[in-house]
Amino acid sequence: MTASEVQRGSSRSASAYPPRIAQGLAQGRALRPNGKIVPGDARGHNLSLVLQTLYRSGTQSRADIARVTGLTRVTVSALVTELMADGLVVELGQREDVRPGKPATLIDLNRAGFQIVGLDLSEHAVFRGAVLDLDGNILARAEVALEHRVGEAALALVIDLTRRLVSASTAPLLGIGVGSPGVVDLGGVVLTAPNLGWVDVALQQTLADEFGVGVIVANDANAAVLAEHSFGDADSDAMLVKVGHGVGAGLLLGGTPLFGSRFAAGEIGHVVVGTDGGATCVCGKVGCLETWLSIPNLTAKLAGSEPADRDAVLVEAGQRLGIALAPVVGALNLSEIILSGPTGLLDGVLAQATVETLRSRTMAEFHGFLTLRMTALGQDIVLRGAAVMVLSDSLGVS
Amino acid sequence: MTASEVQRGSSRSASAYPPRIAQGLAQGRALRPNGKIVPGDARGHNLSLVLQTLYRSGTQSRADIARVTGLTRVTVSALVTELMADGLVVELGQREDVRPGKPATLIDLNRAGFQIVGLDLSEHAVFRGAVLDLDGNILARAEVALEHRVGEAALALVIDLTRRLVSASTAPLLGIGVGSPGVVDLGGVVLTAPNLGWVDVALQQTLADEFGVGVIVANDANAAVLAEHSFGDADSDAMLVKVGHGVGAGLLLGGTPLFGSRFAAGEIGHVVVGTDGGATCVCGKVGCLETWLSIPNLTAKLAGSEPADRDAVLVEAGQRLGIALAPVVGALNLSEIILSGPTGLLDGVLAQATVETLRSRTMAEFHGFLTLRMTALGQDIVLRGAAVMVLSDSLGVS
DNA sequence: CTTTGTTTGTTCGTAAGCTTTACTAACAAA
DNA sequence: TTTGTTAGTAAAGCTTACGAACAAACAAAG
Repeated sequence: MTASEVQRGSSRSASAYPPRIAQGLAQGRALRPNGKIVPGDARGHNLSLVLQTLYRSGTQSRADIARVTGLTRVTVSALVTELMADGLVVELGQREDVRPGKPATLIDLNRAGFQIVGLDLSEHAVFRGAVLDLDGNILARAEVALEHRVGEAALALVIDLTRRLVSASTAPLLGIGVGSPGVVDLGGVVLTAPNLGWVDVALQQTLADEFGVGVIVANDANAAVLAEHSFGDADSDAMLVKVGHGVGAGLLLGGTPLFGSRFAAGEIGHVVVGTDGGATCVCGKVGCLETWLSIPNLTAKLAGSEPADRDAVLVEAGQRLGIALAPVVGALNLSEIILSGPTGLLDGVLAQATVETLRSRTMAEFHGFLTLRMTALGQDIVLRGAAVMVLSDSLGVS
Repeated sequence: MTASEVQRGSSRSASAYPPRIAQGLAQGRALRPNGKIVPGDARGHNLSLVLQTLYRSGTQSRADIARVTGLTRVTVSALVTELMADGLVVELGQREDVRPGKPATLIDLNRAGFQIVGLDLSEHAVFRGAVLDLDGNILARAEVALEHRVGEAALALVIDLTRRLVSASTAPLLGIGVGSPGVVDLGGVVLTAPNLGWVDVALQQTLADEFGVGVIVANDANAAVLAEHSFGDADSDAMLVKVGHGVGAGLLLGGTPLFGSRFAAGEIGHVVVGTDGGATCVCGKVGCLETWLSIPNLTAKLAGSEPADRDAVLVEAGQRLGIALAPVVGALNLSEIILSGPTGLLDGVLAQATVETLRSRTMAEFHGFLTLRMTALGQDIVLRGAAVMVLSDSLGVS
């Protein structure tokens, strides 16, 4: 078990950093239970602010950060000193410009110093995972076939996959992020995931215990919309509709994900669409969105229809999606909807039908602002979203 | 113009307090633009925290507040001293209990020391307003008939009404809150309000200039849902559907109102419902929610039908509301929907039809958690919501 | 009646954080 | 060489919250 030892060692050395950091910085974002603020909270927030500035704008000088953040150069210097001591920030030598004055010392996130493990459990037949750098680039991949395993067996598969990825990492881990199907609470407990046969599985805690690193588990569509926000073009208010074996959505409102009163926000697959019947769904209702739009149902319909009718099937599916989304778009005043799933099916007439339906069923004033497009992140959207969750949690970067 | 002078004097003396306070406390809630936190921000937050504790739990001692907030008695004493110097908190003598130890000195918000002016511009034929105390009790009322005035004339009416209410106040004003129909941005500019013929009316700024007090203007349904949260039983995730001349909604997610990317969140009146046609709406589309549910349309249908068919009309309206809300309930995982409007029409078979439709069109797991009820705040819901906005803005109380 | 213990609220000294002010280093331009 | 600008650091000061200690007030036990 040499691999196991290496991995153990790796995770231990990684855990030397994150606990302290994660604690120190998380305070800046989430208020403590009673809501009071102590000086240390302010410092945590400002540390996170410096990291965010570096993360978003890249290499720059302390003075640059001071100008952007409004903090003084003195304070920024102190914060940077602390972050360098923690290994999160590194100096990169002097700026090359020809300008008057003392040359700036460039600093940046220690982008090579940490890596992230991301997992995507949302696909039907495989668990996929990757090692990513802090910029969300994928450095290594791994996957494991599910072969209809459920419950404990599926959980063991997740742990195995994670172990392989942790071993494959070549720098201390900042954390592990997981996008899981189903309903996931804020503590990373998978409350229900029918396809995996999971009920109340404390996935986050299990992985944290196993690997000794910070772990974040969230719904796959929520992870995806975060990825689209960080790496795609999504602004702070967006809805990502993920079409696959089922249909789910992730909502971003004001830059923060929406979870819902029972952590089931975005579960629109089993909302009945329209008032003219439809097919009977596995859930027992008639005319659920999934009966029109899920990939199995859609491919079945396409297989059973003449090639000439292919477009009609896709248009109908797109219209149904538009009908279901119209009240949501109106109620939330959404301006951006993103589709994730098989491009061959979704992009084109289906998406076109969706946006036309949406525009014909909502208020004229908002049509101009409503955009609908495919994600540009492709298959890796959940993996990269999982990385965003880790970055957000342990660095306060968003 | 003696009344005018009195009102002027009143608003001036009121403005001696709020500016400083509002500034000091608002910082605790809204981050400054660049996002940094300085020690003063933390203090503002903690001052607000003490006020919130007093507001929610009423009269208590400094030591009680220390226990609840987690701050030390020392710190609480300092904060209370500052709040007393500002006139926001008063001592009420010693606690009467028979207990060992030094008797506690009771303190409370200076509930009699400030008043609030609230305005409701959302009714069809009248502008209504009131003077309220800090607990949301209505101390005085005033209203003015609209008589189809629009544009500048309607704005003048608002100013007149406000002037009368300011004169009627018997304590310094904490601020003025306004619930306006239409789309209102975060700066209190009414972007569009068709019924009033308003486009880009800077109502908040206008009133602030006129009366020299803090003013908050927001959409009427947003104000209503805040009232329901503070004075009714609504929890932190709720949707309030306001049925009147039009149909609008206010959304509360995680305790904060949702505004939407173009400040038009909740505008569901002109979302098309169902896939089986319907009446043509004034907006040009066919089957908008308002064609079924707005009070004018509903009463017209009731008048044109046999008394025996009355229930059928109401059931149909309720079902249409349910059809429109189902995707929203699913996407946001809402657990609470509140109806506001004429009880005689909405309560009963209509509401029953809505909730049944909702349950039959969304996922089974969430049925048990979904409640739908009428507001208990009646006609004054917007006025009281306007008061909540002022409290929230100037004291940080929510 | 005295003593003991509890609770409240204040005073004093300390630690932490950010700012202002002042300084040195480094370099361009005149 | 002089002047002016920019970067980064150092020292001092102000604000904020905390812990320790203490006085006041009172109940309950002895």
